[in-house]
Amino acid sequence: MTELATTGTDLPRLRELNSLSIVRALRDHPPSTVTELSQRTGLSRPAVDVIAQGLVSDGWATVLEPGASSAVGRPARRYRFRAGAGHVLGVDVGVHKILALLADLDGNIVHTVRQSVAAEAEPAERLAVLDEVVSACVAEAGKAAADIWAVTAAVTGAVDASGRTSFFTPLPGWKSVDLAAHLGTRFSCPVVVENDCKLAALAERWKGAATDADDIVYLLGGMRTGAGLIIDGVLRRGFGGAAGEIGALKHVRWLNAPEHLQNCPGVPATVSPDDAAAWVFNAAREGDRAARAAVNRYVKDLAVGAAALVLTLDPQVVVFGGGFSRSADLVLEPLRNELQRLCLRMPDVRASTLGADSVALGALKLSLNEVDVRLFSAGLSAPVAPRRQ
Amino acid sequence: MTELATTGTDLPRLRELNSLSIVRALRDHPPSTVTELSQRTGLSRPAVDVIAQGLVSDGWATVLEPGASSAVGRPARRYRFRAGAGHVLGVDVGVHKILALLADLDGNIVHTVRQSVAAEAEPAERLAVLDEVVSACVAEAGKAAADIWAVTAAVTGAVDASGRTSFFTPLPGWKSVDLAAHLGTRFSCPVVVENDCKLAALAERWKGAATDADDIVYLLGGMRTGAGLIIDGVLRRGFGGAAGEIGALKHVRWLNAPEHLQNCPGVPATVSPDDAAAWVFNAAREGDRAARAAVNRYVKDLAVGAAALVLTLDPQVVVFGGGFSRSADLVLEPLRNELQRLCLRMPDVRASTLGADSVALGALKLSLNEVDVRLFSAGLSAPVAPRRQ
DNA sequence: CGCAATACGCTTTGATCTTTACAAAATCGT
DNA sequence: ACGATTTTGTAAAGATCAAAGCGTATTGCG
Repeated sequence: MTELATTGTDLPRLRELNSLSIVRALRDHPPSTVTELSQRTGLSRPAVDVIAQGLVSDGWATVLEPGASSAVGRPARRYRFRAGAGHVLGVDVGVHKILALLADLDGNIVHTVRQSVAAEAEPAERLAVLDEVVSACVAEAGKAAADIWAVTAAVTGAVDASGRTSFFTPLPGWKSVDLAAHLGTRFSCPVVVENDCKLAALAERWKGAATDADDIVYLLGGMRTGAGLIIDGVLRRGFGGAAGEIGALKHVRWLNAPEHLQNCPGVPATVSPDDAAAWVFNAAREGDRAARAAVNRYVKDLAVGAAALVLTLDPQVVVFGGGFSRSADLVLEPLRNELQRLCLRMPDVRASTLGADSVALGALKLSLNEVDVRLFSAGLSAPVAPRRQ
Repeated sequence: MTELATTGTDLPRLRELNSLSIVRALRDHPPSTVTELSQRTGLSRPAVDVIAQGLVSDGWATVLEPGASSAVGRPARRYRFRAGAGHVLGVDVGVHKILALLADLDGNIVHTVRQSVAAEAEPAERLAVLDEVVSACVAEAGKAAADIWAVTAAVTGAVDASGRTSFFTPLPGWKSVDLAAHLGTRFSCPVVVENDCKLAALAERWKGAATDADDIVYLLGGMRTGAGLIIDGVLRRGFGGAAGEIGALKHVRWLNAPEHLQNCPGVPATVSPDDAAAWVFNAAREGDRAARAAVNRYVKDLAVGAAALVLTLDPQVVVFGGGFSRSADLVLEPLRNELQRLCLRMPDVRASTLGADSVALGALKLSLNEVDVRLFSAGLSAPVAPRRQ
């Protein structure tokens, strides 16, 4: 019932729609023959043929001349989506590290650049590292800024419509940083800034623990606790971008939950505060009673917020990710028990399968989605980088 | 990126799409001339003319021959969407009453039947009253069951995919009732059963307090407390239909919140338990200190759950509805204060404008949506009642 | 080596929308 | 009152596109 849907459709538009059908059919499958595409789209073979040739001349597809054929009959020419027509960037601007991923339109990661940064670094320094990482990632892959079709940057904290994290962020001095504008000076393509938990949720649905689900609550368990929500297959930001920030409710003890692990009695003084949680998980795994109790207290606090999310959204799957997901073997079981106790309908509880790169991966996916919306839903022109606005 | 979107489009389909464009343009506006429709859809005037005539002969539209014209030039024939081509039913199966609304395809309410039922009535009795009300509503409007294109029934409690309220419902013995199947014996059209709070939320967005918003948290404040969620303009049920049931969390004191009003000291013994809350609100309005304190305690408990919903979803608007919304003047201000204290980004807090019929109205809207999906999005054949499945 | 099976590419046909043109009906100006 | 103007209704011509049909090319199998 959108305004666009009320628009009439003429013949050129019909051709455009059918071209889009072919492009989508090409993207989702290995190199295809005209006959296969014809069956997949319902279009006639001649129509597909004409359109496919148009896609090749426009640069959206490439032809694979027939090689050794296995079937009988004349071997068919195969068309393949030209994933290399454009590239997208996903960047994780973390507290300790900055990670950039460059991928083609199929989501194949072409290049990766990672650089650590001091947790207490000022915005100027952090932005300098970011510029370095992004430039290196693009350059080392043999690309120019103009070859990038979309950029997504992940930051911690609720991101508002302008791309700022004005409510809260653990990055020092970051509240006033306009990251989208900063990256916008380097890229003319769409630049999106998004919350890290939300992007990690997106990644888990893309190629992680919840590829089968449309309703997902993602829990980021680490030194900071957060959540990302996917409802009916779409990442939900909320009206002001602050969806999932249940941790701000005092009744939900998310802010202090990790302290149960950090302040666990028995942690040697030689272990740094950042490594304390890992030490406690290891100790708990080896049977240390104090450590086990600390883990249980952590899960109990985590579960209250998780239960609030689950009761609000009734998701199919809860994914436990973040730094602590390496110790999911210790967390999942008590988390399930607590949720069973608190919730009406019990969701699947799973551990993240993506590890520490999930945030950058989700940023990549959001870039791909952005390209999809701009190029593969409305119209289909020659493959060039979409411009902002 | 749906499966349907990958389907190719041929010429007849093009005509179908354009017919749909015209139907939508007709539905959203007063009787229109061909020229107006042409401008609205972007189609040429002759094309619109042909399609409009086809719609008339199919029964989707009627012609208004030109009467007194105000403008210069030849007076134009006007086309009008034939809202009377089909009708839909919305039924509120409440604890104390059963209310049925019959409306045409424009949502104009044609007939209303209401009948009270004992709160403690067994399912068989309640279903008998329901049948009576529904039959009367259809018959008194001069319609037959075959003229009804969609039926939606509202019940209290989380409704699962099969239309049952297996988790919880205050209706005695209702957990095992298959209301959809029961209504299905009388109607061959789609029959939907849905939670009352969710439907009330839908109604508020349709023609209530939140027509301007796409992200809405609806709070049902009454002897029972509940919530309905609209996210990105769509009613969200959750994977198992239990979305919004935050009241089940013990940390959220929704279950006992109304007791603050019922057990307020100073309520005369002559006032029945059902009327106690109204008495307390009145007393509070007149300055009774105990009553004011009770209202404040109620709001304080209500706000915890509301804050959990708001923090999870970051909605644009929170609508306070239900039986207590008549006393919204006393509730809204303290509710705003509490939410301000608890939440990250403050939403608009508004009172329901629909009153007690909002649930049935929402049921009506869901029926209309069902018809829209079945008839006005995929294809467009002659106007006949859609069949189930 | 010939036949069958399959795929490719061209031509014809049919459906649809747009453009253009013209007749019909009403109002406005003289 | 009558013609000019404006807008609507309708018809014909032109353009675009997909479907259907048919001949040709290429391969495998007997």
